[in-house]
Amino acid sequence: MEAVEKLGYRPNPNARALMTGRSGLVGFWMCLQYSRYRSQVLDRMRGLLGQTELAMAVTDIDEEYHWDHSFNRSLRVPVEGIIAFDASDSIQALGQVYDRLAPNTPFVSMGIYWSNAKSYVGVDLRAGADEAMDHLLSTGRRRIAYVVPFNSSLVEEGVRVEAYREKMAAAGFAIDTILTHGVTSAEVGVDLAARLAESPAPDALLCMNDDLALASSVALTKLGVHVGSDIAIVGFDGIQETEDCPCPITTVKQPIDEMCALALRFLKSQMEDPLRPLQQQILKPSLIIRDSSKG
Amino acid sequence: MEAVEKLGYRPNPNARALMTGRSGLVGFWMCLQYSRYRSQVLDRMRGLLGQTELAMAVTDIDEEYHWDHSFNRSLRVPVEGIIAFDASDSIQALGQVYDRLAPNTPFVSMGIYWSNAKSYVGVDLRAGADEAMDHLLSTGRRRIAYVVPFNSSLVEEGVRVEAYREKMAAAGFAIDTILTHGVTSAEVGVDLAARLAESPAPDALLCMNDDLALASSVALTKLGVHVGSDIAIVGFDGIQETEDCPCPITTVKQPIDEMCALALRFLKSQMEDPLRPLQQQILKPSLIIRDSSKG
DNA sequence: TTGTACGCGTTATCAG
DNA sequence: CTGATAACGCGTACAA
Repeated sequence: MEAVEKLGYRPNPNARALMTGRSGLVGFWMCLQYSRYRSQVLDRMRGLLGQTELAMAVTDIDEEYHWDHSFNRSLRVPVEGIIAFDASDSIQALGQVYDRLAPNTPFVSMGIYWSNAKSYVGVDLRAGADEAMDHLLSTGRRRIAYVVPFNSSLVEEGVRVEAYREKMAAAGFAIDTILTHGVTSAEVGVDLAARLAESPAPDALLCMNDDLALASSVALTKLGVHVGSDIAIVGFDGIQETEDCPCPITTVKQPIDEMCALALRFLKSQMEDPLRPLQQQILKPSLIIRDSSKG
Repeated sequence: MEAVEKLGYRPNPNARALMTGRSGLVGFWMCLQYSRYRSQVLDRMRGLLGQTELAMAVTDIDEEYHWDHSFNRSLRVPVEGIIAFDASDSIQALGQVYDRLAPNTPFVSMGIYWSNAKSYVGVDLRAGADEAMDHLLSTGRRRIAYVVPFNSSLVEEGVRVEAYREKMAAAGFAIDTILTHGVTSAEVGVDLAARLAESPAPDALLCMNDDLALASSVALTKLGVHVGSDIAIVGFDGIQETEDCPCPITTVKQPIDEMCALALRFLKSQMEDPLRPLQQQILKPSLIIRDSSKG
């Protein structure tokens, strides 16, 4: 111990990890595509892991690159367990690919995609989307438009557009999709202004996420349209900013804290007991009704 | 290779790391305290590393826990290099502690704190704070208040309050600090309303960061105070949201992209050549003047 | 081209 | 309880 102190000796983490099989690392897989929601989830998980002895290794799993590349890089980092967050195609490919690649590494997926072959903490965003549509329809909105960036996969796929189309069809109203060429209020403003110039103008916007809802709200206000009375806005995800803005925005709030805490709990229990059976739970998002859709 | 395919063999990352000395991991040290700026920096670094073969291991270095605990946990993860972001006390302690603990691990600090004993990409926020104060004073503001959460270390320390006090003293105006009990617009609103009830009311707010500036802007608007004409607001950090909001906010913008890219470049070059001499560079923030302080 | 032995630095085990 | 030694799994160098 004197020698340790005198020579400034430090254990080699790699050798220790090789011997013990424990690296102290949890892999966090997410896609590179930025959104404030994803950023908040990342930060939340960072906070939770900050209270433990574990550290977080963040890697991205993106379809942009080849699967092999993404997976290989992700699997090259010595993790004791993996949490995959909103890994869309990842999850689909996972059943086929993952078991070959890291069959013994504890794995939990988290978010709106899941596979029954794996442990997960799912969020039933479809239920939330249905609720949001019911809310808009029951408060008298008829010309509801779905707002989404033109290059998003959510234009045609996903629970949001599915709920939108089915609810509109059931109510007998026409579909109206507004494609934006960006998510800033300036960009969204251009597209909304163009759409509002046509008639009939929409009386409600179902925005693909809160970033877009916030941008739309700011853009509409600048266009002289009164959010909440002239037009309703609903977003998805429930980020803090929707509450803390001039006109609080109705949103389908994902249970960030509970989702993260539960996913980490599942993962830790699997890390302690690798033979533990799958743990699967679905959480419900909650529709938070605020001024943007009350009027 | 057939056997590899057939048996689903995967190299053991720990053994590989032990042998090669390379884990493919870059340690990212930051404090747990959340701000949107920190979150955006984290996300930016995630994006940069996502384009490389490296992954990011995020650990927090916080004073809340004992130094030993934080350092030990951080150093237990097998990283090839370390980027320390806005590590305040860390940096000060680093000169004394770090060399004992990980003398051979490439290290670059990034942000508004640095130590001449290490490589760094610094941001001269004092210059930005001075510029912000000059801007407010030169546009006729005299009753400038400094807004900061009551429990922040920035109440008394740091370049913001230093610039504020010196510039106010030089101009012959009185100091006025508004302590908030939170950073949401609701919380900030209570404290601002209380202060505005007293006279003389401030004609400008120098907010400790953009989160607070945004919250103040929303809160003041709700109080019926017209931001930009009745009162000016200036924030720090330059997060995207300051531009994309009803009344765009003047801010001291930190060069996030350049800072992250440069820090990573420094680190990679040190990882390739451990004998490389220290690399040190100071970046200047830029004052972005917007509507919140024009009127 | 194919195979074998050694070393990386630690932890764990077993004999003294 | 202390001290020597095996083993973790991969990369590499050297021999066949």
